[in-house]
Amino acid sequence: MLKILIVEDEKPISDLIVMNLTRAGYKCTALYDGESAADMLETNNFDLILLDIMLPKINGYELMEYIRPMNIPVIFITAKASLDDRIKGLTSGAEDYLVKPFEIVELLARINIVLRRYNKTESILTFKDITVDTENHIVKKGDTAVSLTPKEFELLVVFIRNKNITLFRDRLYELVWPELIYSDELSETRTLDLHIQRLRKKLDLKNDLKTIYNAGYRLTE
Amino acid sequence: MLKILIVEDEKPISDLIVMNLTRAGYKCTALYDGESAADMLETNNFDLILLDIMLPKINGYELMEYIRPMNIPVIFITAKASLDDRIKGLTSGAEDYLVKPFEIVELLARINIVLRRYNKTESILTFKDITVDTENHIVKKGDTAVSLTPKEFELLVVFIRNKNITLFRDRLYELVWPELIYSDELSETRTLDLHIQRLRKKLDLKNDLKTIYNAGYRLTE
DNA sequence: AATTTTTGAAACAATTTTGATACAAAGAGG
DNA sequence: CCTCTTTGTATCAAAATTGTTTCAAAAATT
Repeated sequence: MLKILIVEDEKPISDLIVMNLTRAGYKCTALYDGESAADMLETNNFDLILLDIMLPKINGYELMEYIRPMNIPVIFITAKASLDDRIKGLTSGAEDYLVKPFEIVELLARINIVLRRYNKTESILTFKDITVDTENHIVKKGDTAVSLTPKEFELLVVFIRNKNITLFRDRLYELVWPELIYSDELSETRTLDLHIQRLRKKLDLKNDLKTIYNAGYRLTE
Repeated sequence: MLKILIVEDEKPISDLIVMNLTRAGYKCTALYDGESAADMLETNNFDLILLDIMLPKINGYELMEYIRPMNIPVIFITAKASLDDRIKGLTSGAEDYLVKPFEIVELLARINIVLRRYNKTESILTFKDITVDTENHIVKKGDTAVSLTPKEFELLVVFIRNKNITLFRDRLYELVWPELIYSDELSETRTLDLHIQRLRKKLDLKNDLKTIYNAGYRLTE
């Protein structure tokens, strides 16, 4: 399980992030000032750090100096959208940059991208009794292997990486059928439904992979 | 009003885009080279950027590096349909990709999709023990999920966003049934009442969602 | 080249949502 | 109490959306 350190002094925001990241399957540690973050980093390893700029005691930039030699990717979080901040944020070695208020989906997407860039994406995903080995393309339900076709596999990975998130139809087409985005009709066909059907059947997901009428689907834990 | 920056050096194409996007209700700024685009971005905020690849002075890819940390979605426009371009366009952080010549409808559709993905509205609403996650289309009463239909959902969101405010019948029709505004009679039917009834029943809002006789309804805290 | 697997289009079925109609109930005003 | 207006409810058919089956084309494998 990938570990993420959240350094953010506004508790409501921090709580919101922790709640969502935990639900998304990350192990979260929340701290509220730069000093305790620095302490924490001396003894613990993290795969990614979400770092607020404005912090008590040691601010985000200063802490960044401390983090840089550790080679841990950092995503800055800030309320300020000023150019100064942007430049400083990037030159100080941050991987990415988010301006408050942001959407949770957005945050999750960024985290995904950054972790992938650092090759820290977990190769084994799980959902309930389902295990997905993304490196070897092996899917297991309990102890028995289930054979999925490439598209089915991709779709499943998308759902597990985004569990508890409603994935809209067009988003799913974007993610799994990027080649179709460029066709005129964003598929008036039943392709997506068909693959959903196959996943449900093969993995017995009737109750977990829910239809959100007029929206899309959600894998609910 | 959403602001879109168009960076495209072929003036006829740029004009065509500007004309259509303006008509569609966007505020457009057109620039014809990468350098002035970079300047513009230093001092102005945009909700979306349409970016040509082949540009004088600074090309699209270079400009992209500059834009990426700003958290502004970009749709690439290009004459080249080569696979190389496509890969480069997407990995450089663009949200989408259009090949010239393209249909305006197509462009508008893409813009819609991308903007919705970047939507920055408050995503979690609450009223008493009711929680509405607008991003994930999840409604909870206490800890139990309540399933609402799309119209019911929309109506609820309107009420919560306007709690303690009396919403007149015609205003509600405007907000939730915009497609009916242009019908002759502003609904002599019981459509609104029916949905109110359903909301009250599903969420136990008898005492909170009050009827204001001869006016409309109010969600009272 | 032959065979198997995967994919998705088309047609059709099932389900869910929707709102129109008809009528009952409630409120306002005399 | 009576009348008129407005709102609440039940019923049901149309519309919209999703699920399923079938099958041929495309892709992968032998």
